[in-house]
Amino acid sequence: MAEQAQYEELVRQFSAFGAVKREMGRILPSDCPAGSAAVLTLLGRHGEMRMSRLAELLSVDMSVTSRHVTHLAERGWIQRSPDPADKRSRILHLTPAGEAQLDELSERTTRLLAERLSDWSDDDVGRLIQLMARLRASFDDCRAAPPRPPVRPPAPPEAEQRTAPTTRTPASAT
Amino acid sequence: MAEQAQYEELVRQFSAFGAVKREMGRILPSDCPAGSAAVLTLLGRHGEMRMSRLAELLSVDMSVTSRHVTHLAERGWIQRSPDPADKRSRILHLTPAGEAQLDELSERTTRLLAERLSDWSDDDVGRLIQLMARLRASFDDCRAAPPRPPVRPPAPPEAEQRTAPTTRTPASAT
DNA sequence: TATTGTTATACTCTATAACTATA
DNA sequence: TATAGTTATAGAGTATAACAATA
Repeated sequence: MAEQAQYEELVRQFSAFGAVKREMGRILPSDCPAGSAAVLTLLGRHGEMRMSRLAELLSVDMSVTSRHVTHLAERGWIQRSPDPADKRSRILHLTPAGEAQLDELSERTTRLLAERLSDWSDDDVGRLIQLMARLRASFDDCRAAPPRPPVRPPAPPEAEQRTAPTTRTPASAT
Repeated sequence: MAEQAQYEELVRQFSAFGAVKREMGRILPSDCPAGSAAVLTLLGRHGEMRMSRLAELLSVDMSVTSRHVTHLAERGWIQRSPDPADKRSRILHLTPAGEAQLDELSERTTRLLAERLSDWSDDDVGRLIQLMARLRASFDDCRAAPPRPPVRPPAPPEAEQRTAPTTRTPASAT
């Protein structure tokens, strides 16, 4: 449990992180912006999947995911095959061109990071990865769980998917 | 010096961090979005300053800064006084209402973080702050310094101001 | 009736460029 | 001619809502 001043400093770092994000964005190919790159990365890492799963991994609304996916499909980097098990769904997977694009992205970002973080030790990079992963987990958990009042275990990990404020726009049944 | 796989994982964490950022953004008052909040925070922390200095602290172009500042000034949270030393400039400073707003922001973000990070130790929060600060410094340094080529020069490092790609739009003398 | 995905619309943040008023 | 700041415009990312097709 940290103090207020520490939290304020953390918020400041969050805000300042935008500069890093933008710098990374600048090296991307003009027809493959950050959102598209994230989709390619996830498909490369997790293999084929459906829209809904992708939206969840991206932590954005499915409508957003849909736009990114359309962008990629138009460029031939991914393909949307019909899902035999559910005709409403489509299975997304990388094409060979998409894998090539992914390689290109990986090379560019790796080169940039190798340059910028040239004086970082392996361990320090690892620590940053771990802390950022934990940070996200701390926020994700609370997204599924109700904001339990302070004092005790934040979330019984049994709930399968309570709410998920993103990933799905409520259909507003008329 | 880390390996490629580690860099790729880091990039993934950068991308995923957006979800945290958006979650933080959701608790802000509707008339004080993240950009405005960042300005208030910096003015609170560093005291009065000029536009150009603020833009540098924000790491964004001055045109962007100008819009945020206008937004805040319209709400009476900051004031733009003429700079006696340079009539082109204006000195920005928080008003009492601005300080109140800043307190409100601070309380909201602190509350959210205290909830989400309830199981983080003080030290872990401190480590994350430190690593993120260092990350930004690593990117900032390279913005001012010529990108030391690992093998071959991607760009001639003699240019006089490859520095500060943001903070200033070149005036394009006509 | 509920779910999967798409599209239309709106808002925030950002950068580039052009413009002003000083220096 | 160069600098401080403003404004107009455009692009990326996101969310909400409404809709179509299928469960």
